[in-house]
Amino acid sequence: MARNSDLASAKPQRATIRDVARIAKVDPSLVSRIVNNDPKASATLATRKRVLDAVEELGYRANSAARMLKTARTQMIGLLLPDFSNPMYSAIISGVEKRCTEIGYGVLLGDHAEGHSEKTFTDLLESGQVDGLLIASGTLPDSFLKNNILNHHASVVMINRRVRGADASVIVKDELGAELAVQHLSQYGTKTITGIFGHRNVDTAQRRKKGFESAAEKFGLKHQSIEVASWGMEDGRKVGVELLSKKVIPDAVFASTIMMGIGFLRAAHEMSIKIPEDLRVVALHDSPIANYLTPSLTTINLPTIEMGAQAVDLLVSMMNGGSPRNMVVSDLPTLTIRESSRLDID
Amino acid sequence: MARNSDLASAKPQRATIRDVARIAKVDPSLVSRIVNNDPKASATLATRKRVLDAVEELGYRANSAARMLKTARTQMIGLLLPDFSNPMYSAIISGVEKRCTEIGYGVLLGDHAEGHSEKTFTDLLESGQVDGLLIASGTLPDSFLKNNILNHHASVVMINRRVRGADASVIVKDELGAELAVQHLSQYGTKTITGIFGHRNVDTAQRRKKGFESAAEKFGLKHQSIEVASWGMEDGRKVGVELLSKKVIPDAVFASTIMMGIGFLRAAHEMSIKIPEDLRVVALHDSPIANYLTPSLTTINLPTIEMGAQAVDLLVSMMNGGSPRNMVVSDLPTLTIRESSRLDID
DNA sequence: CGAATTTAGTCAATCGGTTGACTAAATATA
DNA sequence: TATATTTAGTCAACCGATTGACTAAATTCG
Repeated sequence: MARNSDLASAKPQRATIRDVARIAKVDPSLVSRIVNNDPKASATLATRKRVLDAVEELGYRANSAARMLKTARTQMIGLLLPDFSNPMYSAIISGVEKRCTEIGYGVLLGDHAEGHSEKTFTDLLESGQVDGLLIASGTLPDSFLKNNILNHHASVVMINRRVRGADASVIVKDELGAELAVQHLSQYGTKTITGIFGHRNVDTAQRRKKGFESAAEKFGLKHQSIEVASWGMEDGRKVGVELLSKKVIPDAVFASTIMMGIGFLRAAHEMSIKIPEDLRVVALHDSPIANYLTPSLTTINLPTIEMGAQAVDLLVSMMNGGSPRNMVVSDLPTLTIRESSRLDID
Repeated sequence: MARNSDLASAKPQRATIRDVARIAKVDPSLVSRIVNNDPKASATLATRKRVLDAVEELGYRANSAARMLKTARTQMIGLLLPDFSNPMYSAIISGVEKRCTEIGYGVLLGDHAEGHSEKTFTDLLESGQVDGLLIASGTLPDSFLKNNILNHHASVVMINRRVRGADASVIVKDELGAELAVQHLSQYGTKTITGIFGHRNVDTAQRRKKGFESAAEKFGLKHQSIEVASWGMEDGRKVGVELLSKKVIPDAVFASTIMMGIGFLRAAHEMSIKIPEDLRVVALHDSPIANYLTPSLTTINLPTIEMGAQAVDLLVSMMNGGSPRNMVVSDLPTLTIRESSRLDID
């Protein structure tokens, strides 16, 4: 018996709660209560079974638009990223998506490349497509974020970034990560060290720089910090070429992102500087690719996935009336030593 | 004048179409028609202005749940990926997201790592959260996809994969890409060539293999094809180590994914094989990182972003009643020559 | 000038669940 | 046994926007 129209183009024609109610011979409201495990639902076992059987038979799934409309919650959160082609955000996406799936939320993707930024920012929230917003951006200026976040008093959490004026964020122990790197690099008689950092008006870069500098002092290293406009591979390469053209080069380099680290390794190769023999390198952020570079790259592993997950938790708690917080993921950075920093002095 | 309740926890309390109608002194239906540019809307310029002014004043944005419910379309599509941490999918996400933004669709993310696969597959569509689904998977077996796609007669498009039984897909000219690679590698007196491919029951791998083999024949190269279970960096490295331990090694290697190419370069380094002097390498798929490897990696650039965009177009056309098609992105693969394949014979 | 048509806008049903208030029957309590 | 309480389930009013059908006024046409 053809349940759907024979027309190929016919809509699937989903079963509604009323269909279920009719089959089970109960009121739609009872169906609603039963499928949602509403404690107010009082039904005999027999009735409950009739309802659940009908649900099964018709393959009933609650229409989410109707539910959203009535409950005024979408069970979705928006995730805004500057650039999907940057693998650094993959771990964040991963952590966010995983946790959302666990707690029954959907993830709506948005990018905020230049241009349609403002529209994207406001649209998702204002049209009620999402209950809250996660923003991960290493590039947007504080002022822009501040205006766009504070404008609407909605639930917004920043990831890996802390902006004065915005009061919900999740970051990791960047400073400690940088210190760990310097501590490791201080071995083997290292005397001078150079750190490469992202733009000074992004707080994440600042924290890394601070950790780098204080650790360098602590270990008695002569240090130098270089700031670049962005934090990509080409930045790392350019800085590297420049640095390595000088008469004297440092004993060690700390790259504050793995992308810059990769670029720096390339620069070293171009300038015929041997790593780790002539100079040792550690980068912040781990990634599988670090194992496959030549030389393989020592990294500091930050709890990025966990950061994504905790951002979701914070956002959800805020959507339920919890107050915003500026959080730091408690997991500690760890060091994975690879060829770029290991001198095997046999 | 406080527009919202003073309670900090109060909901933003969005303006509804009725609020706008009241302010503009018209019927809500007219507001709807005007904001949606309904051709049926007949209104004097003055009325229209009153309405638009009211919209502006109240910051009115149509509630998307209500619209979805009434129109039975969500203006969202689901994008299912196996693994966000794999940078190879970034370009697809990017292309999909960009096109969706252009045409006013949202992108809902789903992953289908093992475990909750089935749930994810069906849930998005069945609960009416999305109007259609894009699936990019280089790993799920045909049978699984077939069952889950064909089960519901909904709009589903496969990306970079063609599955017998499923009739909507977008792929690129993989075969031609492989041929291009072989053609390039056939220079410099190359006599023997080895290709490394993903699992045989994924059609994408098969097409690449076919292109590789036919081109190798065409250029009179002695060739060998190796198949691995997956297509990641470690696969490339393992195959590389094994291959390069042999007494005789090929003059050239074609890696059918850039990840395998990166892994292979690493293997060559570990085995002290000089690239490009001893052996030349080309990988399929371009990525910025290819420039920064040591040696930099020659790649075939496939129109991945365009593939994502065209998948969206196909899906949308299907949702509007168009028929499913198996498409091939017409853009041709291009070759970017880098150090791994260039012998400068000065 | 009167009839026909167009213009400007309104009415009301509807999409599919949810939820507070309510009723009737069954059970417990005094 | 009469009353209070619990159990089982129903009723109906929403949530906010869309859209076909309709009306009244204004304009065009013969």
